[in-house]
Amino acid sequence: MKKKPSADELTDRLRDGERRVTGQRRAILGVLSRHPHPMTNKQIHAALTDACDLATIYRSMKLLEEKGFVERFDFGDGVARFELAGHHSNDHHHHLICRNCDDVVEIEECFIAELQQKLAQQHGYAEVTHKLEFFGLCPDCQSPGVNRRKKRSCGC
Amino acid sequence: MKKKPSADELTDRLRDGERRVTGQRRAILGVLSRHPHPMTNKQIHAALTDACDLATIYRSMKLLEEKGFVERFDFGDGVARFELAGHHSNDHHHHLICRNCDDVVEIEECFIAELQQKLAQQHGYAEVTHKLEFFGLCPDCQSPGVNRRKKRSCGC
DNA sequence: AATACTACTGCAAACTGTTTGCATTAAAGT
DNA sequence: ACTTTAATGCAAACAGTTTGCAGTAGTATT
Repeated sequence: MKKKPSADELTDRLRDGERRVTGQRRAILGVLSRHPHPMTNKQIHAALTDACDLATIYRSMKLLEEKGFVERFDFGDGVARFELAGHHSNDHHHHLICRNCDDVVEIEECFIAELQQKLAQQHGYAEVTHKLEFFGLCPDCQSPGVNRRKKRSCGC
Repeated sequence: MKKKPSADELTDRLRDGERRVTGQRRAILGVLSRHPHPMTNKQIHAALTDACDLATIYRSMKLLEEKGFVERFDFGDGVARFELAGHHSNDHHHHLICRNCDDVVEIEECFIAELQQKLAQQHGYAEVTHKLEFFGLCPDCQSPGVNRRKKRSCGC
């Protein structure tokens, strides 16, 4: 019943609620910490050095999201993406995504907090959040002849 | 090669480009015109009186979106939703969705046009658009004891 | 250090929304 | 009425995600 002084925050937060600190979970967080942009589960899977089942990654991301270690983003292509929480001044933030090469610009600030509150009040809604992402053509993809290509080999 | 005076806009816009006005497409638009909120393909399928294959609906929605007859929305649950264009003062608009009962409030105005332009300029992006949806608890779902339920039988 | 408990993992199978190949049907122009 | 070919229905394929289950490995206890 006694609780050891915990090694780190991961241990702390997971052990509350009888969850365990596993090698796979550490590895996933490690991968995310080395990538500046949201990654899909498949990308995380590919980036892991010691193999880890995709199903385990799906299950872990759900847990890590619940516990606040990662943020989930939706780029509108039907694939979930995750970013390590704490990378930015604000965990809640947005992206500007090139619809040709998938380049990602992190938009640190969220400008619509007041607006959101106004809407919530107007319609009697509570606990209101929002999802907002921008899509366009990055500088390199605006020339007529450019083909589709990925800028980062990791594709994150 | 001669072109008859066309019966309606549907005919006009589809025939340009050698597309056809079919019973199925008329029926789909008919269903959408009777629903105030975005519908999934499955909901459209269920609402159609004369059966129409789901694959046909998927193919039609793609065409109708390209031709500007419908707007596609993404509520973040991995299911595409469509609304008839012209229902609102502005085809581009947003929603406030109850995360418990799926109630939908149409948000007519889009407030972030200027912001979007600023971002585009800042990062050198062109042809920038955005997706924005709000999620919360509607008035009826804020009481602690409320169970999950749908408000509209059609679920649109 | 050994033991017991049970959350977690890997694997395969299931599931959902969506897309596609192909033979048949039906719009549209003649 | 006849021809052309886009559109349909059906089934199969597909991608992302979830789930059941037997074996594995964290964690607390002895």
